[in-house]
Amino acid sequence: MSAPIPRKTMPRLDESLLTPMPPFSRLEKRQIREILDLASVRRFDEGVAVFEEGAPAERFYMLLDGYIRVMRITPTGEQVIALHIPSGQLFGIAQALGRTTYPATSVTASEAIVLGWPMRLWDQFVAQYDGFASETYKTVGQRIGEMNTRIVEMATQQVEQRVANSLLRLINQTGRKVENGIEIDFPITRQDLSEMTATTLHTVSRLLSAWEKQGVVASRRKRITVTDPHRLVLICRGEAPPSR
Amino acid sequence: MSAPIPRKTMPRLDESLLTPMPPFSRLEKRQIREILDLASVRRFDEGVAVFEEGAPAERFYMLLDGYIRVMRITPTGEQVIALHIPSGQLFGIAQALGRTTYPATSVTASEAIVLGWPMRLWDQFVAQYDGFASETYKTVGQRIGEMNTRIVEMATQQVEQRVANSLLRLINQTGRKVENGIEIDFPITRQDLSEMTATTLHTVSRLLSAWEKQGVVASRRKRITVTDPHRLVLICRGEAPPSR
DNA sequence: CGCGAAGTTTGCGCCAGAGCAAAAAACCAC
DNA sequence: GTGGTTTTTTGCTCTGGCGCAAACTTCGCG
Repeated sequence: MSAPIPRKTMPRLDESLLTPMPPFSRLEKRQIREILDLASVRRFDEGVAVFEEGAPAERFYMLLDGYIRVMRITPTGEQVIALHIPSGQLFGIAQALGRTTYPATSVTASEAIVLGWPMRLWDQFVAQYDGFASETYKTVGQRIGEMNTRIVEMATQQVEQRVANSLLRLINQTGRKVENGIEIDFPITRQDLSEMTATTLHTVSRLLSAWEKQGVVASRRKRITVTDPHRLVLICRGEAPPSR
Repeated sequence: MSAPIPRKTMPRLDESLLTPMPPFSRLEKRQIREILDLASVRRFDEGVAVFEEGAPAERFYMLLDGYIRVMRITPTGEQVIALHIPSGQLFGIAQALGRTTYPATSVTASEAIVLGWPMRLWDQFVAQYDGFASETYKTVGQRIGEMNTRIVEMATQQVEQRVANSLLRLINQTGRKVENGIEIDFPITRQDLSEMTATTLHTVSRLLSAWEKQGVVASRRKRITVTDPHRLVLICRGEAPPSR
């Protein structure tokens, strides 16, 4: 049986919270305490929207613990997952890119602890704290790179390669070492994976089954462990024979 | 017969060049002259790379005239067009996002006139010229939005809708009013369009033929004119019967 | 422990659109 | 004009993976 996942506890707001986070890492303790004094902290259950696409961008956030899923919903109700945000990153920073509304919906992919500040403090932080802006834009640059890669993948790769790619990205960003391999550190369904790779939950299920037979992954309900990452790399390069 | 397209002439470097361009629009003439003094200007033929993916990001650019196509090339040699940049925008601004190499290749989609500065001036411009940074990041924000939309489209729409969408985007961004409709303002092949929509030139050709029969578009070699934009909107919403 | 809900697996038929091939048309340089 | 190259069109075949349906498994909860 799986060990029950302990409920995330509300952290005390002290400066050790933010010190490891890149946008704040160069600051003095005193400055971090100032920033914390202005923040609100909240715990979210899994699957809850922190903010929704189109809503006025009134706050920006930092993810202290857990995972955030950035998604868009089409007029016909289909969901597309754009990316996952690991803890330690800012999100909802629409303001920094000159937007007045959020361009996508942010949903917790696991339980999560989130700090939030009113958007009007953004310019203040940028002006006041050295490196804050540049570190943030570095993150933005990374996300652009990821999106670009996504586009190229979707344009040129087969479903099997796309799913393999997504799995690898997930274990790189959010992988946790476990007994028999590396497990994705938050609950994820076949449906989720299909929304990340532009396919259907049926096809994802078939692929995972096939891979499981080959010993590449092990999975249970809402959990996926990659047991043979190297093999998965071959698959996503198209260097392994198709698994169906 | 098509009127021969006049060769773009090398502009004189005076401040009227940059005044209409957003990142510089709030500056005084004196400041703009400073900026121009530091720039090099070059004319590119159609289909020439301004910089290539992976190369060290040594310069950043502004497109004065013409169109730039941002693309990536996969290990297997397939090309994917990420977006088109219209004149008046900065590009190759990897530095601003904390990157030391260019994340994609920029190729001229038409003849083009391009200003370039050494990257070390970037921080100087940001520090020295008010609004320069924020206007730039606004552009970045727009491009992120576009990429996001692209991802959603590719994930949820049929080929016909994607191509229709791309055409609409092109005539919005780069359309030129002509006698019988709106023409895309630079030479574009079926192949190009297929690389923008993750399909094949064959499928694009079939679609354009069908649309031409219905009076939605008119096309000749490397030129596409949309004669019935409203109809095209219906098609990309999936509200018109499939054209095949 | 038993029930219902949520998530997963699997089978089967079908079709959008890719892949291949070949011809036609448009354009260019000389 | 002529010859050669690039781009476009069109026909045909074949298949990856979607859509639908139904059974099965796992989990949470009273």
